[in-house]
Amino acid sequence: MPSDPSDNDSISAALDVIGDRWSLLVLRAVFRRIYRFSDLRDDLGIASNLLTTRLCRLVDHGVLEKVRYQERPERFEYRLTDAGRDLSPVLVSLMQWGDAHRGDGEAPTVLAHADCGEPVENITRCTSCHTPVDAADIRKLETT
Amino acid sequence: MPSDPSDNDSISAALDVIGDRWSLLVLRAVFRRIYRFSDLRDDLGIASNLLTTRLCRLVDHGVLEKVRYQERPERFEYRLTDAGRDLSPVLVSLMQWGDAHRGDGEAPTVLAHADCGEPVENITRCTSCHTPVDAADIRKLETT
DNA sequence: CAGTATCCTCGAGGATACTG
DNA sequence: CAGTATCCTCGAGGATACTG
Repeated sequence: MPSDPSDNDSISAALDVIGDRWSLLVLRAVFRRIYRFSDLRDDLGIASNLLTTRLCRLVDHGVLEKVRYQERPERFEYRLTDAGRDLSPVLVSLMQWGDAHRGDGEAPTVLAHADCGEPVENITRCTSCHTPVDAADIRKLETT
Repeated sequence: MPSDPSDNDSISAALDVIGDRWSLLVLRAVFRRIYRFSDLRDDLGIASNLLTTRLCRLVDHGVLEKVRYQERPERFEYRLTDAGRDLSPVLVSLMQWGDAHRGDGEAPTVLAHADCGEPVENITRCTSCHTPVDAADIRKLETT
């Protein structure tokens, strides 16, 4: 039904993993270095059964992994995998948009580059000329 | 309850607008220049009542606007506002992630820079040194 | 064409109690 | 601490019929 199933699928596939509010918020908390079940639950105010299902799904989808930090009793933390870390632009772009358009006087959260302390920004750029490209100048590249 | 309400709000605010699957898919279709109700419905395979609610919400949130393209009977198209266009990085980063991690043999959708035809990429970079920054090197900037 | 009006179902979300 | 087990409710999603 969609005009081009294949490119719809790229977005849909991403949404299967982080398409619901809680998954995204859990992920965001992990980026903020909150790794343990109870810490996540307390931080997010999420019901424990829901947290369990989100963590399982995120692990199943390969964006989080369980890492044991204690034996007897066994205890695990949830850490980002490489695939999970690759979701950073999604989080950053969402946050940037929220700050820009929904701020309503709230102080925006500014993220800084650890090396030099300057703010970071999320942009779409040309791989060749490195110029930032805005939406109107993006075309679909025909691959076939 | 969250450790830092203000930065959680930036993400939550963005999710209020595009936090559900259909809103995001509708928006994506509009980026692909599908502007009319019936075209959107057919393209997405969405029930008309749902499409109505999504379009209303997107208009309410200021990311789409109704533009009349015909009188008698009045007919409207849904166009991106500036705020809507600013969501482009969110879409691009989601697509990029889906392509990279969920492809499973599907040909990825490559987006090209209209000016030079080269592929585009979404990155997070330092506003000062312009170096791409990855998740591990992002810190929160204290504003107070 | 661009919706509105109904109706139905299923499952997500939330609260709460319990467990190794 | 890190979950599992239940139970309940409400509303999102989908199908379908209708309308200016």
